[in-house]
Formats: sequence, structure tokens, C-alpha cells
Amino acid sequence: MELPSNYNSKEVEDKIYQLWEKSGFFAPEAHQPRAGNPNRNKTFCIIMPPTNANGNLHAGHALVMTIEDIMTRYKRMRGYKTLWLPGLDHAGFETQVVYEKKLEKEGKSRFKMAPEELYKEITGFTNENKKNITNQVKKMGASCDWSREQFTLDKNIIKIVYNTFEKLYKDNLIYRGKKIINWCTKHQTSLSDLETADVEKQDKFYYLKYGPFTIATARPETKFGDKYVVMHPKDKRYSDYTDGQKIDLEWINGPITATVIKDEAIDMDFGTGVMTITPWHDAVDFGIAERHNLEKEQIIDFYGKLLPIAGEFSGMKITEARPLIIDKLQAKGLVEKIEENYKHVVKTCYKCGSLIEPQIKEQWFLKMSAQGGSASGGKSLAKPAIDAIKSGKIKFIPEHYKKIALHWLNNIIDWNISRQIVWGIPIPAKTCEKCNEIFIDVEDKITSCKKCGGNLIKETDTFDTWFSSGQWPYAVLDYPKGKDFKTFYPTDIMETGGDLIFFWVSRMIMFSLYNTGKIPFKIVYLHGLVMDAKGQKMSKSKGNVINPLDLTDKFGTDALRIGLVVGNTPGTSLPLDENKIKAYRNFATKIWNASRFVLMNLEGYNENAKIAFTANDKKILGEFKKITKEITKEMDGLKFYVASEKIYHYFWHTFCDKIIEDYKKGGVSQQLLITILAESLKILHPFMPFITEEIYQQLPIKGKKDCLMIESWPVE
RNA sequence: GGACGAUUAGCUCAGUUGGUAGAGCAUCUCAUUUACACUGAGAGGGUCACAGGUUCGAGUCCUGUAUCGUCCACCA
Repeated sequence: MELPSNYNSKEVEDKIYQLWEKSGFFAPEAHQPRAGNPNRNKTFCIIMPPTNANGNLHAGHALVMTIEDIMTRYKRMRGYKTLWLPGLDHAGFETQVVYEKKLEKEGKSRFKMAPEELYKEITGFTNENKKNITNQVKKMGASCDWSREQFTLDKNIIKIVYNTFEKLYKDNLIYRGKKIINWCTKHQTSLSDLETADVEKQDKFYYLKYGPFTIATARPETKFGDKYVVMHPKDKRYSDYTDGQKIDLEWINGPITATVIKDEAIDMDFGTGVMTITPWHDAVDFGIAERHNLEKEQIIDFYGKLLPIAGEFSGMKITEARPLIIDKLQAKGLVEKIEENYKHVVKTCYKCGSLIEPQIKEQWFLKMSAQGGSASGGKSLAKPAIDAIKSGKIKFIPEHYKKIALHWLNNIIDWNISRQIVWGIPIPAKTCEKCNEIFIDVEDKITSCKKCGGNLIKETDTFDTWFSSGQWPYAVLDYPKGKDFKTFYPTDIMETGGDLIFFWVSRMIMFSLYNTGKIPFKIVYLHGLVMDAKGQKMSKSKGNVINPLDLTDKFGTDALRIGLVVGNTPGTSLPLDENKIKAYRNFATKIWNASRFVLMNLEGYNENAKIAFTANDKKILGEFKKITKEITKEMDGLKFYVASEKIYHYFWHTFCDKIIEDYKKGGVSQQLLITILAESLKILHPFMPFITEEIYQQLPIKGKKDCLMIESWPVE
């Protein structure tokens, strides 16, 4: 019984993963802990954040897979009925963006394709990626139950999403409204507020004469239709003007009649304290217009070009038109001054960086009031979520995310869930051409208006991808009647990136409480961002992206896994340094060689013989037991960064440096050596599953299991 | 404009109810073919960002300041 002199991670990993898959022990039903195990009637469940099926596994995924696998393997060994449920995400907008880039490279455009054709192509693209990403997840050693794998576009998921939509509509929490939304002119879709990124920009700031007033703006191209001039009701400088007063004045394309509006939204200290409003293309202005019932007019079309209202500038792109408009205003003597370096914040599309052009558009919205009960006129989505978090029913790790989540939920605004992209779940609604009556048609059966008999127009918008993934925890467990739902819900831990706290985590909490009446998970464990070795954010443009699969190739998956975990506290970003992974590759080699040494010294050893430890053995075992208890405590406290460091330290500097050396001098018994090795491998297993399993398979121990994966943890 | 986090050895980071500072990597010295050189034994290296306060005692608790980072926000 001897191990080869070198550990070949590549060969071993594939072989061992196959062994696990064949064993069937990834499924919770298969694993039967011994009769007396105190945890055997308890369950443990993690739902894997569905991986985007639009590319390759990145460093962040590697961390997710590692942490969740550690949690899963640990609980499985403790005897819990353990389920880690894997999934894949169609990732609506994100995938569409990736695919559009691909089309662009090929000189094609999605706008010249029929929607059905585009959908078919992206389906093919996604299917390829699904296989690819699944293999990469396996490469990380994930012990998830593949027989339960789910995809966000599976029929059963869509059905649940549709039912929720219908229920929300009946509860008056969904409405169709013509409101101002974030429009990405490049991708031709609206976006939620979370899908925009604020960017600081330097622009010219123009002071323009508007009748008796001077108004300041960075966007003169939106000003064509401005016919309301707004000031604060308490501004003494303008007390001569009254609300509703009409003023004739000369403007860009000729004389107009302006109306004075008094509104408290105006900051008296900013600019001149007076502004004109463009309700169609500015959220603040939209708000003012709504409050005062003012007319709204579209100036810029959905491609970012000026409409006929701009007269001679009609059809021009706004960026081209801006200087020309200023030239004209200057010629008319309407430009008072121009500030050169005006710093302000603009919204951009978080994916492509294009400037967001606010537009008014009819969209589907989800009501998101933080108030509950009758005060809000019915049910509230946010209120129960706030209560669950406040009361500690849902715990955050690290804790300070609790405040962040609550702050967002307390200030939540209605959520635009419509997207004008094909890659997503279609919104199951129809509108009557004649009377505008809306029908939610989950089964796609309604053919004419039930009210007036008119023709129905089928909705072409799709759902924001987070509308469906926000229902993931109960949808994948086959809510409401499924056996898994009854067994594993609420789940135990939601482990994901801190950047998803609003996008995903908060929405899962709201949807789950709304639908099931229960929280979706007890603990939210948020890991930090994986950075490059220098602590810089990885990005393709910087060229500092580290491919985790290169590291597994070079140093083995086990080395990458433990390297990602040791010293990595949740919530703080972690620099991924190849040298660190290399150091843990050395540790893997150490484990291998120590095991080789033990196996080479088995002469005369019989695992079935009666155990007779010496006094010194017992002392060492006592110390080991103490360490084991400490590690178990850290594991239960989800402090994997401490637990992994402790077992690392014990194995190398106590077991190898002291105990094995002692053995050479005859100080400890053969039995002790093999006992400590076997027990250490169990503790190391969640962190470094491949190498520990490979060695375990060769170990002569009493009552050996099919695999180390289902061995009992040293502390029950 | 708000909120949150960070600041500890050259580098990356731990430090769980307050009790004379820890790990890995790096550096230096020594050992020399050992299960393992992807090795062993040892060493050097820190006013714990700064200023106050509470305490017998503060890296840890409180207040303030600075720098960095992140998130949120409808100043045209």
C-alpha cells in the first residue's frame, strides 16, 4: 500500500469527482449517518446562487463554490441531511449584452433580427455555456446535488414566476404606468434604478436668458419644449412672480409663452434659483410636472436623436446638436455666460456605460412601499422584510449589512420590472386595443377583450431577470407542495456577494415572505470581492483578470480552495495572489508526503487489532481533541478563515514537525500516527476535498466508509 | 450631501465578552538529502493611523481628526 511519490492533482481530481458522483452521496437521501448521531434528523440546505450561463467561471464564482462547498461538506459530515442545490441563470439583460457584443464583432446587429431568431440564437449560446459552466463548477469540487439542478427558464420556474405575477396584480401591487424610466439608448431597453451607475462628469454649464430670468443648464438640447419656469415659493428674489403667471419670451426657435410654477423642490442656493423643466427627460422635472399637472413633451427619441420639436435640429444626435444650439442661442444674445468645468453626476448604463436618457414610457411596476397594512392601501412587500431583518430572524454576516439592507428597504421606490429585450421571461399580459383593459394571461388563453370584445395586444416586454431570480429559493424547492419545500424551506444560509444585497438578497426576502409567509433563509453570508494580487478590481480593460481555472491547473483545486479561504473574512475584499496559492500547493504536497510516510510505515499494522495507546499517545490525542473542538466551534460560527488556518497549522507544525519526528525516534505508536492522520484528513476534507479523499481511499482503517465525504466529523 | 467599512511586521491579513501583540509570504542565519527542498531548526522586524476620554489595565469600549475604499442620494 503505497502512494506514488508525486501528487498529480489533475489526474486525481477528475477521478475523485467521478467517484463522488457515482457514489450518489451529493443527494441528501443517500447519506445515512450512524443511528446515534444527534444531527441525523436535522437538515441543512444552501441554494447555490444560479450561475450566469453566459461565459466562464471567474474568481468570484470560485470563491462562492469553495465557501458553499465547505459549508455543505462540513454539515454532511456532521450528519445533517444536507442539500446544496445548484442552478443556472439565463441572466436576462447581462446575457443579452454579452450576446450583442458578440454580434457586433461579427458585424451584425440585433435590431436587424427577428425577435424569434435572436431568441433562438441566444438559447443556443446559453445551452453551450450551461455545459461549460457546469463542468467548471465540478472542477471546483462542488458537492452539490446535480439531480436537482435548475435553470431559471425551466417551465416549472416560469410557472411559479407567473403565478406570483398574477397574485401581485390581484393584490394591486403590480400596475402598468406611464412614468419616467431609465433608458439605455444603446441597448434599447429600460433599466431599474439599480442597473444604473453614477459617474462624475465635467461639462460646460450654460447660463441662458429665459425672459426676465436666467436659467442654468448642462443640457441645452433638452430645452426646446421648456415652457414652465420654476422657483421656490419662498424665494424673495422672485416674490413678484405668482404661480401660474404667463410670460411671453423669446426662446431657441422663436417666441413662446412660459408659465411660472412655484415648487419646493427648487434649491434656492443653486444656480440662479430658477429653472425650466423638461418632464420627459428628467426625473426631478417629471416629479414637479406630476405635482402641478403640467404637460409633458418628448424632445429626444429612443435612439438619442432630436424630434421635430427641435426644428432645424430635428434628427440630430444630441451630442452633435448641443454646440450648434449654443451657437444659435449666442447669436440671439440669449447666452449670459458659460462655466467651463462644471462637475456633476450623470447616470450611465451599468453594463455599457452609455449615458442614461430618462424617458417616459408605459411600463410594469411593482409597488414597493416600506409602509405596511391599511396605511399603504393594502399589502406591502418591503414591510415584512424590514421586520424580519430588524427582529434578527434573518441574520447578516458581516453584521453591518443589516443596516445597509434596512436603509435600502426603508427608502425603497417602485420597481420597473419591464425590459425591452427578448432574452427573458415574457410578461404574461394582454391589453385591449379599444378600451385598454389589461388581462393577466398566464395560460395564454384569452383571445379577445372580456369587457368590450376588442382585439388584444400581447405584451412584448420581458421581466427584469431579478424578478424571477428573486423567487429562486422557493421556486427551486418546488413551492408550494413539493417534498423539498417541506423538508428544506426555509433554507439555512444564503451565501453570495455583497454587491447583490439589493439586486437579489432583498428581493428574495420580500418575495419569499409575500408568497410563502416565511423567510427564505436564516443567514445571509456575504463574501467580499475577489481582487487581483495588488488589491485592484479585476477588469478586462485593465488586463488583470485572473482565471481561477489557470490556478487549479497550475497548483491544484485544493490549493486554490484553501488559499481563497484562509484569512479571508466575509465582507472584506480579498487579493488573489498566485504566491499564496503556491504556498498552499506546498501544503498539499506536505499532506501527501506525510501520508506517504505513514503508509510506508505500516509494517505489522492491523486495523482490526485492539487499540492500545501509550500514555504519551493519549496525551497527544488529548491535545488533538482540544484542537478539534476549537475548530468545530469556528466551523459552527462560520469562521472558516480561522478554522482552516488552525488545521493547517496543526497538521504541518504539530503532526508533521513533532509527531512524525517523534515516531521516528520511537516516541509514539504506529496506531497514533494513523489515527491522527485519518482524523486530520476529515477536518481538512471540507477545505481540500480531493487530496484528502484520494489518501483516505488508501488508508487502512476500521469501519471505513465508501468515501471520506460521508465520514463522521471528529466531533458529533 | 448622507451612510458604512478599513487603517496592526516590508507585503497580505487574523486578533470572538478589555489582561504585557499573531499567521502566511518575504528577509537573515544555520542544517543537508531526510516522508517532503514544494524541507527542517532558529532569528530579526510593530508607539496596533493620529489626538483625547473611560478603566487598575485599551489593538479591543467612547468622542473627535486624517487618509483610503465602498455604497446610497432627483442640486437643474
